This record gives sequence, structure tokens and C-alpha cells, in this order.
Amino acid sequence: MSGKDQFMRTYVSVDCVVFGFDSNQLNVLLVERNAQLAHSRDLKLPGSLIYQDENADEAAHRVLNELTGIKKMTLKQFKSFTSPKRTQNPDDVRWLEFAYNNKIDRLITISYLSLCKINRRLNNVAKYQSLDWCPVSELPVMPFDHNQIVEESLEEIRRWVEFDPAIVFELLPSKFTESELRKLYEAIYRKELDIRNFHKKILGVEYIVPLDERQTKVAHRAARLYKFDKILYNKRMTTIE
Amino acid sequence: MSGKDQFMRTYVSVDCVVFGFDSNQLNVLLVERNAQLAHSRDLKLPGSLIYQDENADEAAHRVLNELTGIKKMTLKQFKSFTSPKRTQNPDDVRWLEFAYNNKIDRLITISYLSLCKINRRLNNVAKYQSLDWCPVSELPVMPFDHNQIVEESLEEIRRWVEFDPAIVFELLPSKFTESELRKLYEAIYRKELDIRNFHKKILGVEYIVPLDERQTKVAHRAARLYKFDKILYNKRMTTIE
DNA sequence: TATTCTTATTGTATTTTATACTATAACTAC
DNA sequence: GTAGTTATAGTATAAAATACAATAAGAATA
Repeated sequence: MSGKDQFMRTYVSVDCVVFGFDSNQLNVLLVERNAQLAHSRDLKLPGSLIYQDENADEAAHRVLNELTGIKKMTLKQFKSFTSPKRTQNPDDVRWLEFAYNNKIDRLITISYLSLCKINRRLNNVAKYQSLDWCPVSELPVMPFDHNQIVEESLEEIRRWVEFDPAIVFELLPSKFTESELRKLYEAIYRKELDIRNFHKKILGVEYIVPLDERQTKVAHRAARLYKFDKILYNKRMTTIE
Repeated sequence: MSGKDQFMRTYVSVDCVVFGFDSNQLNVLLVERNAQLAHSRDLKLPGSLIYQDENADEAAHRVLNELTGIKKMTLKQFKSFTSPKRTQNPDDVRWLEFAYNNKIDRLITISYLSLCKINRRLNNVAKYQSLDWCPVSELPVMPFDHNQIVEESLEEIRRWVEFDPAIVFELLPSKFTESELRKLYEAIYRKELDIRNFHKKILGVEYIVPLDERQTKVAHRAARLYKFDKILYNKRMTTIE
């Protein structure tokens, strides 16, 4: 058969933008490539080539499970990056071929959004030297088009929250204060919110339930704790329809 | 190098869901595969393998240009479909290998949404026997996962309209009545809209401008025609920010 | 030309939601 | 006990969404 050169036959990877919230700003989970081939400290998004027998969602779950130990993390495919130019940099290609022990000329990637409590203990992953939470405002220059991917994921997370408001609670501890929740919204929308109006709105949301507990060990009046009630949230969904 | 079997190396295609509106319901543009290998009338989404030197957006533009003659159609990537099972059906694989003259075992696809005025004259495309607008309520069973792709594209088009309301005018003639516009919204959201409230809202939208023209050749009171003003629309975008 | 038929056109009252705005209470640290 | 910091709560106004029906215009037909 002819035409072997005309059509792209390529490796396909997934790359995961995992957000975490440190009660102040959004952070992205980056991994450090093993430095054998890299010239300097060299951070990138966690990812993997897709295996023969899995689909992209399964590959993304595998990557996230490797990092966090969680089997079924909340995750969302959000865009494919396919430019032939994304594997332009010889350093990047050399690292790929080292890491995957395959000759790789062209590579497209399917990017995923995911959310993780920032205090969670992370696994050591053989493929990487270290894992690090990096504030979105202080991202290093990363290989491939990973900077662009994070950029676009920040727009995507807003659409995701609007579509499914429950996902914000993946970024908070199971008991949280109203101000933590508000600051999370402020970080996602990059916009200050009026404290009183926010309070009024939270009062009206039945699936955010106030507890009879308060913060401890804080150097000021301790705030009430709240929890997210998944059952009430799901009921709400069916009530609206 | 080892590991050649472990990682997926595959062909990648784009498939386009092109919507058209016939003043009543949404239609999808389907193509008929050349029947040498198919058992019956055999409709599918238009698509193509991606070439070596292009990215997915360019491939989708190429497919749409082939169908419509339009160089820069409005288009939006919306999801990758990557299941190993999508090329399970031997008929589908046989057609692929016939159409592309390549041995193709696994194939993932990146799906695109696009919009087209339904009266537009379409091109003959050598690869296909015919092109047809098909109402979304009467879709045939299609090869690969094309039924699922259309299904998901219907959810996507609503998010798209919310994000960029101007795209609905790609589905209407350049001069349209208020009722055509309303019926288009009703088709997209699958929900009846109150005529008077809709009218009130349209009045307040400065980029939908009433003309001093009316319908002709209608068997009832002729309605006023409106046009979409792109310049006013773009101004609006900057005003909000 | 009178009648019928179909669609176009318009306004008001009500409810809901968003916004702007500040004073006091509770707790810790010193 | 005083200073400092954050938590908590309500009202008035504006804007947006919703519910609802009667009349006008034109074409077709008798």
C-alpha cells in the first residue's frame, strides 16, 4: 500500500493539568524530568503515552493514580494539541525517546483537567525526580506546548465550574470555612467577591451545610465550618429538570 | 528500541459535525461512503485522516472547504474519541483501508463542530457518492462512533452559543425574521420560548438591527427582516471587559 | 368586497436575582 | 484590658426573568 508518508501516524499522549488550592491561589502540579538529558531544572505537566489497549480517559486516570494513589479522580478531557511544531525542540524529543525507549518523531497530546486537595501526600514516581505544586502566577517555561496547555486550562476550569459547581469542593478539605470557599472562587474567576453577598448566596445553597464546629488554632475569631453534601447536590440536579 | 507494542502508534482523523437549520429543525451534513464495500446506503460524518504536515484544525478546515468551498469556516474542536473499540467493525476498517490505501488497525478521531447555511450549494466530493442534510431527529445508524459524536455535539453547541452568541447567525440567511431566530434558539435548546419576552430581549440587543424590509411571497402578514451587525457585536465584546 | 385565516406586533405586573453598602461580635495576642 | 484581626448579619435599590392576551396586518377564499 502507498501513501505511508502522506498521512500522520503518530504517538498520542495525555497530559494532565492538576489544580490544587492553597487557601490563597491556584497551583498546578508539575513533575521534574529526570535530568540525564535536560540542561537545567526541568518542570513539565505529568503525562504519558497512551497504551495500545486503553483509551485516553483510561490513560489519564492511570497517570493521576500514579501521582496520587486515587483510582477514580475527577477529570475532564478538554483539548487536543496537534501541531507538528510541538515536537520541534530536540531536547524534548531526546527526553521522550529516553523516557519511552522508542523513536518518536511526532506526538500529539490530549490534555486533561483534574483537581486535587493540595495537602494530599503524593507518590514518588520512578519516571520523575520530584513533584511540585507551582502557583499559576509563577509557572516556569515548560517543554512542548505545556505553557499553552495550562493557559487554556485556566479558561476551561471556569466553564467547568459553571457546568458543575460541585467540582470546587474537590479543591477544599472536607470541612471548610466560608472564607476559604470564597477565596477559591476569587482565585478561579480572578475577581474579588463581596463578602456579604457571597454569604447570602451560600446561605441559600442547601447542599453547603453549616456544621456545629469551628476552626481551631487560629489567631482570631474562629470561623464556622461547612461541608459539601453530595446527596443533596444530586437531588438538586434532578429537581431542576 | 523495545516497547513497540506497548504504546499506541496510530492514525488520527478529524470528523466534522456540520449543523444546518431549515427554519424548523437542526440538520447534520452527512456523506455517503462509496458503496464498493458497504452493504447498504451508508451515511457517516465527513472527515479525513490528518496529513503529516498539518494540525487538526487545518485538517478540519480542509474537509469543510472540500464540502462547501468556504476557506475559513467557523469551526470548533470539541472532543477526541479514542476507544480501541471504535474500529471494531470489520466493514468500517475495510472501508478505511480502501479509502486511504493504507493498512489501518487503530484510529482515533478529533471531532469538530461547524455551522453552515443550509441552502448553500455543496460541492461534489470524489471520495463520497453524495452529501445530505439529515434532521437530527432522524439520524441513521452510522459507522464508528459517529452517532455518539453527534449526540455529544448537540450538548456542545449550546455551550458554544452561550460563549459566543454570534455563531447562531452562521445558521441563518443574512436577512432573517425574528421568528426564524426564535425557532433556531428553540431548536438548539429544545425548549419553547415565550414570543413576547423573546421580542423584548431582541429589541435590547444592539447588534441585531431591524431593516426597512419585509418578507415577500408569504401567505400572511409579512414580517420585518433583521440583520446581524458584526461590527457592533465586536464593539459589545470590548465594552463588557 | 366581506370573511376567514395565519402570523406579526406590542406592554404591564410580578417575581427573582444581583448589587451596593457597614456596624458589631468574637476571639487571639500582647 | 487593649489592640488587632476576622466573622457575622440586613436593607434598600437596580436589573433581569417570567407570566400573560389582545389587536393589527396581510393573504386567501368565497
